[in-house]
Amino acid sequence: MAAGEGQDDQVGERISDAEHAVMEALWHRAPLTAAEVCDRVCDDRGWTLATVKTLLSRLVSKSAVTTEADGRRFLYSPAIQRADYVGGESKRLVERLFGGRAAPLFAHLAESEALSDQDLAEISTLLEQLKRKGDAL
Amino acid sequence: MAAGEGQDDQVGERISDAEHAVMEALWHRAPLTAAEVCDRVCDDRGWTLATVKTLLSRLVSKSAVTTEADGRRFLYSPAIQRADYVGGESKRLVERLFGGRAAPLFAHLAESEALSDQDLAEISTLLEQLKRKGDAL
DNA sequence: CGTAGTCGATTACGGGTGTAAACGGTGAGG
DNA sequence: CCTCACCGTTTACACCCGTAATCGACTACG
Repeated sequence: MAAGEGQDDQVGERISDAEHAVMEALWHRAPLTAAEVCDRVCDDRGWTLATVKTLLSRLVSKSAVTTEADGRRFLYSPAIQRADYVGGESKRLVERLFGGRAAPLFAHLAESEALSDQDLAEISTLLEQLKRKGDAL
Repeated sequence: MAAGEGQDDQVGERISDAEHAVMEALWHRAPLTAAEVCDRVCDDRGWTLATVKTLLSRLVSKSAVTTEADGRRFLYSPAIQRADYVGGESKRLVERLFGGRAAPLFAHLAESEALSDQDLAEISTLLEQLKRKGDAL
C-alpha cells in the first residue's frame, strides 16, 4: 500500500528559508510584534526591522501567520503548527531523495556520523514502541 | 567535540529542484548527451529538450556537471557524488528543522506513518550495527 | 555544393526570494 | 494644535528558478 500520493499540499504556499526563521521565532513565543520578532532574529541573521516587516507581510499573505490588532500595531501569531511544517518538509525530502523510504535517509545520517549516542538511544526506544504497535495490528 | 562546523560547502552553488531531476538521470547513467537526458526525464516532467539544455548549462556553470566533447556535441557527467548531495541535503534539513539532531526527525517520520515495515526492519538492523560499533570504541 | 537538421549558447520572461528604503497614517508629547 | 516617532503597506531591485524560443555554427544527406 502506501500508494497514496500525498494530496496534502494543504500547507498553502511554500515557506522560504528567511521566512522560516521568522516562523521559528513565532513558534517559540507568540503573539509578538514586528519589533519583538526582530529582537529575536535580526541579530542572528543580520537583518533590519524593515526586512522582518516584509517577511511578516509575506507570511500573512501566505496564510502562515495571523494578525491580531493591538491598538495601532499588530500582534503576529503562527497560523500553522510547527509540527505540520516540519512533517511536510521532512516528507518532501524523503520523497525527493529516497523515493519516499526513510531507511536510506537513516543510513545516510548514520554513515555521515550525524547520529549522536543520544540519537541512537532515542531512536532505539521509538523503534521498540513502533514494533509493539505493529505487532498489535 | 564536533565544535567544527561543516566547512564543506564545497558543493558550490545550490542545486535546484529541476536541476536535481537532471542530476538523477546522470547519476543513473553517465555520460549522456542532452538528448539522452531528455529521453529519460522530459516525459516525466513534461519538459522539452530546450529546458533540459538550459538545466544542463546551469549545472555546468555550477560545477555540478562536467562535459566531455564528443565530436560536436557534449557528453555530460555528474561532477559530484549522489551520496554527497544527498548527505548534504539531509544534514541541511536536520539542522534547519531539528537543531542538528536526527532523533526528532525519526520521531516525526514515525508519527506521520511515513515508515514502512521494511523501513523499520532496516533501521533496526542498522541500529544494531551502530551500537556494536559504538561499544567497540 | 547547398540545404536541412542538430548542437550548444544566448536571450527571454514571469514569479519567488532576500533585503531594504520610502510612504502615509496616527497617537503622544510639547 | 503641531510635530515626531512608530506602524503597517507599498515599492524597489537584483538574483535565482522554471520553462522555453531563438541564434549561430556545423555536419551530414542528397
